[in-house]
Amino acid sequence: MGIVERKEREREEMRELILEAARKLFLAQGFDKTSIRNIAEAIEYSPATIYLYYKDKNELLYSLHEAGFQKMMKDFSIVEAIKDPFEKLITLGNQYLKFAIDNPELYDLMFIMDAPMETLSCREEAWDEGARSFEFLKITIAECIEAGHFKNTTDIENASLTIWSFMHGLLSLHLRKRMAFFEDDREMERIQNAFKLFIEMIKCTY
Amino acid sequence: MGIVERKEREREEMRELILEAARKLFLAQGFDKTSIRNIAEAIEYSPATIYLYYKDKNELLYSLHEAGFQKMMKDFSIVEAIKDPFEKLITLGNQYLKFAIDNPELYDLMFIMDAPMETLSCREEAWDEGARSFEFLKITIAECIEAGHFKNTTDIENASLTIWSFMHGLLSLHLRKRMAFFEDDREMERIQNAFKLFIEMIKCTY
DNA sequence: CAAATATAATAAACAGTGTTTAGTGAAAAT
DNA sequence: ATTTTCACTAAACACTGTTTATTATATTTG
Repeated sequence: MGIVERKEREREEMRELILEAARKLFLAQGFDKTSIRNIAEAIEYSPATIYLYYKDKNELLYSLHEAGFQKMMKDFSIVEAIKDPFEKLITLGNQYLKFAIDNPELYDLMFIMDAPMETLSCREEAWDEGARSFEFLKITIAECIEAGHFKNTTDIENASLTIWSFMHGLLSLHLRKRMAFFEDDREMERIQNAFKLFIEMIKCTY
Repeated sequence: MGIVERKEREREEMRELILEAARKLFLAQGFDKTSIRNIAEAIEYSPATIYLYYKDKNELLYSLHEAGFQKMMKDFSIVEAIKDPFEKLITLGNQYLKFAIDNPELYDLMFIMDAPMETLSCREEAWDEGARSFEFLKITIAECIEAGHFKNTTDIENASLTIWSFMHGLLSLHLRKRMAFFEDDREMERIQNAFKLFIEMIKCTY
């Protein structure tokens, strides 16, 4: 009898329905301003129903987390066509910048918000999507080292963390409005210039 | 008659009483977990009273903001005794790291949280405390350039933003638990190593 | 097929949140 | 002594995430 199969399928469809509604609302109006009741209303179910499919709001956030990493990895995949390792690294950086600026709410969720990281499942099974992205950076850097860059650096993980830190810092200062005191509206230009300078710094490193 | 003066003084004392209670609670249990009702209870007043002295919770957060910058600037002041500009910059970086790690809730409020930045007063009058800190970094970098570092860099503001971005990125990845997937407990060591590598990168930049 | 059971969905409640409003009692001014 | 001003608060408003007890329906069993 295929009843259990059908029920399982229906359950998965319901999970997807909730997640899709959540994503739309979250990306449209932000995470804080989206309530369980909003999501329930959007799918025309009672708020309590959502709790039959997701443990709590954090688990819902966390599911979007994974989708975000998948999207980012897809954006990254275009660099695989590039042969020159350093050119690859630069393009990877540009793709990271573009991803964050095009999907600010998603980037915020993945790298800035602290709510989803408090979920237990986080340290365990998942964020290996996050770890995989970091691995991608590590591989690219390893290729750069092999091609003669980062001459005095042997610790690939350290180099990766350093580069990630800079990129993330630049973006989160922007996303969390800490560059606002510059008062002009050349914020994008400033981001581009800082990125260029950092690239120069990497180039020079003997 | 000194009645208006006394009333003004009493008002200032009340503002201070509220702020002090808020700071204690915020730093002890975090910002999200501290409510207006908690603060009111601590000072033995009704929640509504707080609104007679502060427009809303954000204005309260924002007042702590300023105190945070003052504390940070005080921590920075020890570098003024250092003569060598580059040594000065390194120490400034170390002080910034130390401030963030010793005062995680304060750092979060000042540089990561988005709530206080939505306050109107923010873009205007204040965050000039923040701008002043950035100015301090700029001056230090200008001295480094004068002493022969950053040979190909003329844009001081860009160099400052680049350095700030790296420092902030490293710290916010740590504070927001995005380095947790490393799984070992050498997070502090990783932060130190990334900092050292970045210093090397600056040194090398022709 | 009818009775018993399992289950999906929900209304309502719980315990909290930031904030506003209407009203009270005491201090200050007339 | 009376009026006015003003600090203060109880209570309410409109929310929030989450849990519980209940109902209606679908499935299984006798």
